[in-house]
Amino acid sequence: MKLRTRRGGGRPTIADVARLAGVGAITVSRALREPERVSENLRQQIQRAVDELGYVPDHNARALASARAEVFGVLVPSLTNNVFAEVVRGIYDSLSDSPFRVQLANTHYSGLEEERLLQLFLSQRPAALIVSGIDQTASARKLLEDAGCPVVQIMETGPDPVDMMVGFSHLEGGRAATEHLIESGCRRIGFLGARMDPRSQRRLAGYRAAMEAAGLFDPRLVTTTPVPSSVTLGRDLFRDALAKIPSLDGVFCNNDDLALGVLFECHRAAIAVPQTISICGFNDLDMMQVAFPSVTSIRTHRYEIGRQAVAMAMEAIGGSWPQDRVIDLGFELRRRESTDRRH
Amino acid sequence: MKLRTRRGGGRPTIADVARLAGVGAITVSRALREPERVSENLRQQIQRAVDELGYVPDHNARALASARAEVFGVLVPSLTNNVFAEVVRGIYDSLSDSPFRVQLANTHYSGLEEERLLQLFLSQRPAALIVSGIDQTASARKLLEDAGCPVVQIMETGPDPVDMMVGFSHLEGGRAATEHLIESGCRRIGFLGARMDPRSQRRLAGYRAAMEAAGLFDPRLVTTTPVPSSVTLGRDLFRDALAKIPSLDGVFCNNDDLALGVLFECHRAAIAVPQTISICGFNDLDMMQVAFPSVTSIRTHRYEIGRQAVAMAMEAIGGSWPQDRVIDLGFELRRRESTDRRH
DNA sequence: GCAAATGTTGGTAGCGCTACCATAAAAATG
DNA sequence: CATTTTTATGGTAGCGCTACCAACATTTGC
Repeated sequence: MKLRTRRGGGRPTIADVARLAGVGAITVSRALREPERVSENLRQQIQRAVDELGYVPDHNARALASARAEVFGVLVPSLTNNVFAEVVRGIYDSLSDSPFRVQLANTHYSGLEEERLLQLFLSQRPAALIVSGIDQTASARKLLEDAGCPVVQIMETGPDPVDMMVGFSHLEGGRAATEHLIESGCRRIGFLGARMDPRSQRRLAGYRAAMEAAGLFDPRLVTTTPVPSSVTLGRDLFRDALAKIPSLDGVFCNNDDLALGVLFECHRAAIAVPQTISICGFNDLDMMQVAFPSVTSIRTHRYEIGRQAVAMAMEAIGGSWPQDRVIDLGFELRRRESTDRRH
Repeated sequence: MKLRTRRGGGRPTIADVARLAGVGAITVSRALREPERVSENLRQQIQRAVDELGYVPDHNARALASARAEVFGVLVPSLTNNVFAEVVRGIYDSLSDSPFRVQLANTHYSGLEEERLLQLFLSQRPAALIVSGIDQTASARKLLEDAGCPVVQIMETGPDPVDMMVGFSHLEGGRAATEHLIESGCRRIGFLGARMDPRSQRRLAGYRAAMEAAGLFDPRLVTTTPVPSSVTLGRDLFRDALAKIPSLDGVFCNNDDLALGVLFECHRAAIAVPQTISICGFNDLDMMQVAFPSVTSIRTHRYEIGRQAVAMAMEAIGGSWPQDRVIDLGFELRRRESTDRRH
């Protein structure tokens, strides 16, 4: 005789629903997962039983039995960086009405940490993986290739996707920003960079390409640090750069936080923007258009990258990989007062 | 005869480890979860087998068998709001070396959404729940009370915790900011508020209390909107407020984004800060101390709230509830140039 | 009208792990 | 030294669900 000592707390199971609806357990399971394979009649009957009992499927049992979890693994290098926060929001929003859950983890910009987390994720057999950047370590890349689920690399584009990619070219972004500064009349344009992760490196490469093409490159114009980005750091880097090169007449900042720090420092030191120093940021946070003077920046589509990554993964889960495995969402230069030197 | 057709992809199981180590499966399970209950001898033998096979326990099977998941459910109203991003980072950092995973979800400031997500979380039998604020709907509160796991309410303190709490008093924060503005010589102090979630409401209540105590309150000084906060919105609210009350000589902003918008608008309109208008923000983001002029704000301990919430939950999971069920981490007024009217 | 094809339902046997109890060995007790 | 207590290990029986196959209807084709 089976006692009713459930180890779990007595939540209704699929068997309870089946009993109430007068059908087999497996039919309930099917009605919930592939409704079109169950007759209209039974489907309604089962739905009534589900509602009456307040049945909720057990994720863990489902994952165990089907050997795959309804989980999207998401790896980002930072949770507080505004840029990734937006991407993550796009991912969550896209997935909120699906049966999929998000498993988010923070690599702290470390390849080794990414590897470790990937291993952890894979032990759950996720439905899809979303990872940041294209510079995975060799073994991380191997893990991704053997993941057995769709993989989307986000934030950047490159020639050799593990599976799928959505992002934009940081190199071209850096180049466009620098070219704009050159066109607007600057000659001694500094590059300020914090953190200097691979994406920052490529923006720097874009800066360098543009400067060299114009015959303006000088390594002393480049000021970088591995320290994480902040507005405070923007001020400090700018002071350093100005001390090195007093004739500076423009700066391209790795990101908008730095640019804001530069702007404030210019106010404090009574340096005219854009007349004496022009400023260009990167990412185009909301505040840039409100700043005084408003700050030119490269608009990137973070939220959209998150949405698109989920959309691509969903297609792949459905079996039909999207025809374009690499989607370049591009960027846009937003010209504002901080680089407008016309009088 | 048992064929070796594993439905799963052939990852080693606890039985494989047991076979290789020459022990029973349950002993392996024990060696991994409660090492002190297994002899030194076998423990090492088992560890060797684990390493050799690269065995990783299956979360889902474990959760199913033990009827509880090693998951912290975390509910926040926003993923992009800097304040919550910091809290979430504190939570992730505290949990990264534990066996616990984080299940994060976004309520979008909706009580109903919170209820729905809570239900979803509870179906996983989480090890602990961390929820934002103290204004759960009645049924959400019921769910939390019956959750059968430690519950920590974060960001605020209040008299009646579901289980545990860590945060600070937004009312006192609002009062302190307002009193500071009054002391520094302002009389016509506006309140600018966006979103106006319960925490914003309490900051407003603190503002009102301080203004009434000084005989300065005037409802026309209050300008709020349900629209989400942004720097742009700060500018717009400030313009509205100034149009209503041209004699305004100070503003207390709901948060730092708004304060920044006000600061920029003052620059643009050539309004002297702090002489004509003093500005006080809330949260003390990094940028406030770099701004020009630097902006007075209420420093809150977001990261620490995340850490402390996890620490409390961990204690409770360990069976010993902390003696203080409500921890007030307080706040600090950071006086800066934007409210310094001395000449 | 009958065979084959199609559609619908259910039973059985796990998925990988742990709770619970049983057992054997070692230590403590008087 | 016999007996109780403690410690260390293992076996069995699920946790709640789904893959796989079997068993029927029900339809279709000729």
